[in-house]
Amino acid sequence: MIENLAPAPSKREIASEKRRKHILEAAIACFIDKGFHQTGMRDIAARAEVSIGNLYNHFPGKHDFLIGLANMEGEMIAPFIEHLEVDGLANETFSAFLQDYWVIVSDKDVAILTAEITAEAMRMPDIAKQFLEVRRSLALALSSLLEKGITQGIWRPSGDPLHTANFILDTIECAADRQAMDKTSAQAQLAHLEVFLSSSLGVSCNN
Amino acid sequence: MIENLAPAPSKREIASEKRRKHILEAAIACFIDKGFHQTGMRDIAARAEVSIGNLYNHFPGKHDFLIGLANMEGEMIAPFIEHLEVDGLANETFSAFLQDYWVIVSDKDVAILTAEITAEAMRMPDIAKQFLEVRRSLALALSSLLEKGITQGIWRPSGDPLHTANFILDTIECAADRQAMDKTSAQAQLAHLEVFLSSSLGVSCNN
Amino acid sequence: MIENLAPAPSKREIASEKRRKHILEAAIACFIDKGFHQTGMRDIAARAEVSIGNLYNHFPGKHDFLIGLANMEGEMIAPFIEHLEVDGLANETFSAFLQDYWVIVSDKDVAILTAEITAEAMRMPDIAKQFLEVRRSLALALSSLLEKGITQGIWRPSGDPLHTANFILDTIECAADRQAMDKTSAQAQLAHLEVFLSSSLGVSCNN
Amino acid sequence: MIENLAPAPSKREIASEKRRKHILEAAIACFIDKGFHQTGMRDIAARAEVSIGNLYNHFPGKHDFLIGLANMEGEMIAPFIEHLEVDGLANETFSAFLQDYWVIVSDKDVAILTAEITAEAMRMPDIAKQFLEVRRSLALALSSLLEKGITQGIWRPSGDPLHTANFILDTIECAADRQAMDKTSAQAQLAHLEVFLSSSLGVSCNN
DNA sequence: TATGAATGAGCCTTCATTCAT
DNA sequence: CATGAATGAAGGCTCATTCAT
Repeated sequence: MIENLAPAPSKREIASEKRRKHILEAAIACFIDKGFHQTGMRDIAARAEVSIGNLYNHFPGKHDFLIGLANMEGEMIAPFIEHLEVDGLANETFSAFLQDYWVIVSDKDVAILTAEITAEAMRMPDIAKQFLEVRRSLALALSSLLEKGITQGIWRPSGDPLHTANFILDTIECAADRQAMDKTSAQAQLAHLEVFLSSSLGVSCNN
Repeated sequence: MIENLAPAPSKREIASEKRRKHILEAAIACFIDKGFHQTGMRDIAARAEVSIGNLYNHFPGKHDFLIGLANMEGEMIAPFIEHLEVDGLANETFSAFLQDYWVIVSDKDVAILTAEITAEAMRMPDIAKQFLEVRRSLALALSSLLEKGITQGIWRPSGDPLHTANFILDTIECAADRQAMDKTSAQAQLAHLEVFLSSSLGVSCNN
Repeated sequence: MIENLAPAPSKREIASEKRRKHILEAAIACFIDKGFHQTGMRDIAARAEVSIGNLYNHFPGKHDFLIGLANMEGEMIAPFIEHLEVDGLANETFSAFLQDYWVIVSDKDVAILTAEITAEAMRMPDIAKQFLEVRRSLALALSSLLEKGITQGIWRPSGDPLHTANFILDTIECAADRQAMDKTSAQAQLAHLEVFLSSSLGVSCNN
Repeated sequence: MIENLAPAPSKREIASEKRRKHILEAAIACFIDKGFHQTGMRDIAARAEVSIGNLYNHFPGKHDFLIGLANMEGEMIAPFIEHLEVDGLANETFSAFLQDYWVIVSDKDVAILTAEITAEAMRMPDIAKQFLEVRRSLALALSSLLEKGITQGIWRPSGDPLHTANFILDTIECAADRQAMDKTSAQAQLAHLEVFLSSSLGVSCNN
């Protein structure tokens, strides 16, 4: 199998890519601390320990940090998609997913970033697109799991699985947001959530 | 019942209150158009056809427009609470509520404002408090309805009703947000949502 | 005769107009010192002893200082037009004009500003228009004088008077520019210029 | 006549010289398009398809592009000096010169560059020197022609020929500048100019 | 030579807010 | 109550130049 028809990245390119990531992480840290609009390029530069001008060698403008952030959220989501596709009993897979996913999205930083991105996405189609794309692939994977669960006789069929998957994710994410604003115990909330979702998936009649 | 222990508002006070509302509406219109941070006091003043200085006679600062907005969202929600408390079959009341509420929250302007407030609330406790309070009273009303439905034998009990109520609202609101970013038909989405939520509420076993 | 249908300017408007002029003069002083592009809004604000932000209450942007400057050059030129229109022998009027005009345009500051404006006008049609308009009215006045001189039998007719007028002004102004770059005596230069222009106007054949 | 005491340039030096010229031309193209101050080193590098850093291997700084430009204007003028020195009737030589020179200086790009240089020269003595030197040699050549014309009995003597020569060039160049800002026909303007200058040179009395 | 990442002062402009009128 | 000129810090971004590779 032939790969890498493109020339291998030079040392310099690798270093540059590292720097880019380093700067992006600094930017995200700022966004968590102060919010996107309250963060200045100066803040990012200071946090990344890089000159302001150099920021622009790696990101064309402030907007692009948002895109970078959306991409990064995508990367954060990717492993969950894989988890949903492993073999096994659907309800067990789902339960594991729910716990892991909840840990991530109910994290205050993540919730803050998500809120930030959501608000921006309302006004910037490119961000929205990126955001929805990631979301869509996660929903697709969950949808497959739901179908498997129905096939396995674990859940009873009810409505279109893709929509159901989306609603489930909605519930989780929005609950996580409330969590971040409030101070309730995240652990307790998770238990309630599990009950709610189990119920919404129903149980096979032959149970 | 005793009301109005305070002296009746004078004509001047009424006029001032009107002006305040007028300005707040202008501010909100700006927030919808451009977002909170992108809106300047100048924009608001221009839209309200009022001088910049005069803005400060009615609102101590920019932040207070956000509080005003959160209040207004509260007022928008209030009638729904009443709706949930009317007599009748719980599932019918719920269905009516769902439709009406969906119309409101899936409106793009409302979604934009909600996203804006949510993002700000993450960083501003007073906004979060206001926001969560409104949310809490709506959830309480819905929770009562759920209990009534269970009493009426319409739904089967499942988990804590208050949490369930919150999750239901989460699902609706988060779905509405996706709606606002995407372009799918809101009507179709509502149908799917209804199926999902019905399912999550279950049906009484003796049906 | 009815005038002033428009309301008289209020005290505040008068003060504002004064301030505007004050700021414009500061800007022009900066342009003379450092050139338009080398002058920052900070320089202007400092020189006018005004805050940077306040600059923008009187001029929408940096560009507008250039327009203001072009206007001011127009005002500077206006009296010369009147001088050209006084009664008397054309050659005497012309001689007086030449001396007075030379004093102005061979002034180093004026030459610098003119060069600055000319360069900008090449790229900004609105500046060019303003500049050419002023120039045109001066040329028209001079043209009238030339015709009068011919009528008076002082000069012999030669070519279109308006073009001749323009060429005469060209010669004066361009010579003044060279003057400003070089260090030759302005006075001597003026004498030579007078000879040249007299010659180009010719003398009536019946002399 | 001995030339080239310096060692012949090596191949590498020739290539470097070519590169230098290539870059300078790119810079000038930028100056025409956007103006000196609006042109960044990045623009020049991009236009020359050369790296920014490499620019500095050929020109010590941005200022030096201006010097290079002034030199190039000098090279552009050189052939005109030769033209003025050919044998023949002075008025015919002059007429030919006027036409050719007008074609050059009334070209919009040239006018733009000249305005740009003039404005800068006001503030930078080295540019002014270079500029005036070129101008001076052209004026000298024209002056010689004027003297020849007088000797030939074509023109009547009037004032110092060198000053006259300078004034003639002033008229041509300044008229060309107006031309570049305005949109009048350059051809028509040339005809008027010829009349004006002929007149200013006068005709010998014995004609 | 040739490259382009790195620098940080500087650019023009906008900001929320104040206050004399 | 109403006005809008005044403030000056901060906004995102560009600049000419350097230098390790």
